[in-house]
Amino acid sequence: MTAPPAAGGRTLAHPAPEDIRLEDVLHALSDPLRLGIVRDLAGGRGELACSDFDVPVTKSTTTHHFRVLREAGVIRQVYRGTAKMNGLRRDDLDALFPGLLDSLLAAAARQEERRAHD
Amino acid sequence: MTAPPAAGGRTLAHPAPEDIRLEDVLHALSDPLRLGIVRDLAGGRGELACSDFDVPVTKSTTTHHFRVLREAGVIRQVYRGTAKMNGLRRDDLDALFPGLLDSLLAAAARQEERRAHD
DNA sequence: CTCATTCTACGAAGGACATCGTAGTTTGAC
DNA sequence: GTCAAACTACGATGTCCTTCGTAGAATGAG
Repeated sequence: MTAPPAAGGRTLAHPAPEDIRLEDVLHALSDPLRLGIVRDLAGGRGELACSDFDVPVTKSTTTHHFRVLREAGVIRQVYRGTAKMNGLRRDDLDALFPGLLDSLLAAAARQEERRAHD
Repeated sequence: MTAPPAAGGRTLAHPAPEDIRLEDVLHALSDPLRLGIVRDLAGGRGELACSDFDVPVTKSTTTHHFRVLREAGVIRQVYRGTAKMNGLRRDDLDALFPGLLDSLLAAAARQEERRAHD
């Protein structure tokens, strides 16, 4: 993991790539709120703080969902001052399951489009 | 309840293609047992009866898992005598989410291979 | 009709999950 | 040091999920 000096040094436990299980990834993404978070992260804007997301739940619940995503190996979280930055583990996921993440994101986009056209 | 019109053929409720939701599909596949069932169905042998699967749970539980898969729109179930035949809804899923099913199956196969090489 | 096979329905128990409120920790700024 | 901002930990609650056992219905064969 070799995190950079990361001011202060609170570190968060992330699963190693070989410990990422497909079932956990699918379960993490089966929640609409978490799927939305992942879609936002894949939007190209790089890392985002937890507070940058506009979710309809309290902060406690938000924390919970981010932890589920992190423990499933879907996102990477790093402290940066008082904020916690979130990034997609696209490299690891693509290496483990080639094409899966893109298919999932495309499916989610397609479904949203279909719903809007209704 | 009132007498079901199931004379000469019990029919089972399946979601219409436009009612299949990605979250439900992912949730259905996030269970190792159900993922295994889907992998078997994708194995090319076409339709299989519920009793053709060798799962480590009782029949009650097996019925439950098949129902979850059917209600999520992943499989199609049809009565045939005393047996209930199960088939993957590959056509519908491919139309809704192109490439998703193949990516998922490939990911599952890859994970199993990696586990065997350990 | 009787019977075995196959699957279902119902109820129950145990655990997991999503949600919240409150209290607390860490960090950076004043 | 004091304070606000961001996030976490803990406990609680209600809901859903998985599992099972038992009893029962539909079908086809004898």
